[in-house]
Amino acid sequence: MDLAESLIQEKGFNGFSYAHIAAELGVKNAAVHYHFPTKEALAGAVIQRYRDRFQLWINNSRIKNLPPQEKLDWFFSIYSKTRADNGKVCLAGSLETEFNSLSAPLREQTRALTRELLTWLQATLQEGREAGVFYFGGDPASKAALILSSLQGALQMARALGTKKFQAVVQQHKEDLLA
Amino acid sequence: MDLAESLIQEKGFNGFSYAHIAAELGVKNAAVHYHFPTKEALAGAVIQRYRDRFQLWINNSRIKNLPPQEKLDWFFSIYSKTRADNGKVCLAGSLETEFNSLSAPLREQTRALTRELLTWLQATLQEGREAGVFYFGGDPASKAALILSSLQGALQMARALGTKKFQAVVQQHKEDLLA
DNA sequence: TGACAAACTTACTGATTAGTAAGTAAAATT
DNA sequence: AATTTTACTTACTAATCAGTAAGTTTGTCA
Repeated sequence: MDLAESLIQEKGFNGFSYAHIAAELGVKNAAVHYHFPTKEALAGAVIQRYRDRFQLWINNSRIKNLPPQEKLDWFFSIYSKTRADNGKVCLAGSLETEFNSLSAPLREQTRALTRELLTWLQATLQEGREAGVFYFGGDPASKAALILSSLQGALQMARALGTKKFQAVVQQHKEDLLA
Repeated sequence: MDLAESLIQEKGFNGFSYAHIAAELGVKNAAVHYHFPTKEALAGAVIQRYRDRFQLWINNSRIKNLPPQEKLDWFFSIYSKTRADNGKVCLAGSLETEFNSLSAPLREQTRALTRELLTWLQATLQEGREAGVFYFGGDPASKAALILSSLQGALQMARALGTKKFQAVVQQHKEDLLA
């Protein structure tokens, strides 16, 4: 599952095969099919684990009790680490790009993951604005969608233009929110 | 080339085959290979045409002489139309997601396209700020990267969450820039 | 020690992939 | 009228894909 998650983030759902995973693990194709009968089952398990992990993080008191700015910094740091790790992109972003070739259950999983990310970000932005540390007009839901879409896009853009471009985008978000 | 461009935007470079194109045109696979010997040549021609088209647009006096707000509206409208057209994503965004499985020449083409989009957007933002119609802090290059990455990401996100989410992001960008 | 199940391997299948070689029909050129 | 070029088709190839069926090894537990 670690390998599958990495491969989806590096090459996309259509960009890896059972053979890639089997070779890396030193086993045969059929051994992977034993644990995950179909590619859909494998991807489904990966997304579910990712969702569970995110819920665990945001419900952990170490994150929950952080002030809004530091919550946002923590969120940005997830994407920075993703970028640093072999130029990966966001799992949700990768799956959305290939959304049209995904089965219905995988689409639903992707939708749920994206909604969960947005929901947390929206609440954090609203909390920060009410506390007087974030400044932005309009709906927190829209601002959350703007920031998340930008982070997803920036990870992809960084593949073509380098990590500096990604960092510049993160800095600009802070500039926009704090000034 | 029209079909190939659509297919890249709908299913990605790895998500379509010569067979898809041949079937749609009512010819055989080999007929496509006659015009574009390799898939790389086909994609290269598509990107080049897209780049040429964008340069033609921005050098057209009808766009060139527009005030900054309307230039930006025109730019946003490109992405709105892309979204409306079968839920396509940005060509640059699609290619960046599959960047790791692209050949060196295609990577260079993708890089060039992204840089050209960024360059124009940056100049437009700077022009608007100097004219006192756009308000934002920081480097125009960073703000341009933020907006472009967000548009690319929002087209992908809209596949999972619908066109309304995309429109909300566009509205939020206007809110951020004009308020 | 024997039974059983978990975790594989071997050996496939049928579909799809990009790409090629050789031949053909029609249109344009000389 | 003869030649050449353009735009194909037919018929492949070798690789890769997800997935399956049947057999084998390994560890656990009664």
